[in-house]
Amino acid sequence: MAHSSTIHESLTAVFQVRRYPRDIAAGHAPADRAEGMLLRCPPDQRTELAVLLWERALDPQKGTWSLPGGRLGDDEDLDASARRQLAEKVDVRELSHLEQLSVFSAPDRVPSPRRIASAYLGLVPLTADPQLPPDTAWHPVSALPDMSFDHRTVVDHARTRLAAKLSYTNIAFALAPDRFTMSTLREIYCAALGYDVDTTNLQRVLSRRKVITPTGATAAPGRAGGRPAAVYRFTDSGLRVTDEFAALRPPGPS
Amino acid sequence: MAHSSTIHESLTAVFQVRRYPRDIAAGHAPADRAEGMLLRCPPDQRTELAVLLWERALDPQKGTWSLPGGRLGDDEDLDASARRQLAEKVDVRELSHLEQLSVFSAPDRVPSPRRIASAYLGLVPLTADPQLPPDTAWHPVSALPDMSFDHRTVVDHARTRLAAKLSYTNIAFALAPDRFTMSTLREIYCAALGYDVDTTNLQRVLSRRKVITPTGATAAPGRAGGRPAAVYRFTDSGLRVTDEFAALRPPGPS
DNA sequence: CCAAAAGTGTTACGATTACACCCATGG
DNA sequence: CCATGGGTGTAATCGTAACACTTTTGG
Repeated sequence: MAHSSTIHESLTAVFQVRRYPRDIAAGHAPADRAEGMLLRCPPDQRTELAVLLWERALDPQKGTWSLPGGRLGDDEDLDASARRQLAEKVDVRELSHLEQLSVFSAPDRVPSPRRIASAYLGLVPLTADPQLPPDTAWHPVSALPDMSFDHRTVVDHARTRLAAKLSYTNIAFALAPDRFTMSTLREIYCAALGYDVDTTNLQRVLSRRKVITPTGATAAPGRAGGRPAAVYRFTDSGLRVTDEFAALRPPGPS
Repeated sequence: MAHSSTIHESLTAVFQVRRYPRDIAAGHAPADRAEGMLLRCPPDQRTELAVLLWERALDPQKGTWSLPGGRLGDDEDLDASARRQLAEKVDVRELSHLEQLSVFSAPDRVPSPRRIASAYLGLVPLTADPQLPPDTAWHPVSALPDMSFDHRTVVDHARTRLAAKLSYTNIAFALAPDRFTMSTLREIYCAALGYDVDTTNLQRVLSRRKVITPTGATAAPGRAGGRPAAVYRFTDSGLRVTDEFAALRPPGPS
């Protein structure tokens, strides 16, 4: 079998939870339904999950939006390559999590020469506000632009993976600031999951699993008043599985 | 940056649950502890998860055992390639499930030229008994031989993934025969998970989730007597997620 | 003193485990 | 008629969702 030259590239869906001003006086009505799901967070802003994209200035597919990524170098592995490519778009220090998703290898996924893409999920904390190159921007996942090649599929995979891991790991540490109140954490979960979660129960679940730890400090209330909120932090700074078994647990210590 | 030639290969850990005769009269005592976990299935055989390996006849690493796999062709994607490579070892029709795990891309994972490996998990049902080439054999995961390069890591990943998916998907369909009794299914789960599961509860969990369906038929009891067992089948023949959320479920229909 | 935000307590429910008990068959 | 495997019933447990209620603050 003949083998022509093949390029290997990384392709990363970088997510951040971002607060957008609610466009009250905009042209369209306050139609904020977006699939009937609305987050009742602060009244004048909505919090949404966003992806980092750059716009192609040249053909092929000029004008469509692409995920950051690029060609694998000779003396790096894919993780390092993804980090290196990302450094051109966001400060690498801001990247709090990076994990492999899957490989896209259809021979005709892009015009030749053939490119095999390893897809990644990357996360950036709420508080980070990296400088972006002029061709690059955050796009809310609820309103994605025309995307290049199979990049839309990568984003969908990444969202699914993130939502799943929010449920059984401490992965939210990579989306949250160092210190936070439960309301902030709730906003993050709502945005990343795409549905409402109850603050009370969130606190209880994460506390019992020792995913979060109270710092003892409290945050001053906003100008509307209200009781000061307790400040928490994530117990671990690395990914940890917290609820391994959905069912069929190993037998107890009988 | 210069780019020298890089090969892309697939690498598949194919698992099958297999029954081994219990070596009573063997040289060593009936020491069947294997980490304290023993399956109390049929008294004269033990049921174990096994991987398909072939022995390298040439250097590098002559004599070590490798996972089946090989170089990606120009006009196939990785899934097709893995299937094609496997056809040399087992009949492809026997392969009931194939899924991507992750990519191994360390520049020095094998001697040059560089090879990037996409790891796969493959499954073969209990009943299949494929003809194997002379250099190829099933190895119980509890007693793996010296393995080539990073192939041991692939096997470990694959086992972990399999165990996790047994808990929240219907993936056992790929390990079980078309029709089976609950005892057989229990054997399969025990072997694949590495710990005991209760037949009663297994039946209930899988029934409520509609993973298995009773066929109405019953199986004749063995020579020791006993009540005839009901025969079941898997409801779906493709992979299906049956218990998506470990916690943080979406709000109910309130 | 009232509204707003945060935290606590309580109940209900669903899923799962563990285990005792009843059924059918071969010797 | 009894040992052996198979199936059913049930109580105890655990984790979570839902929601009402109390606490603390600013205006």
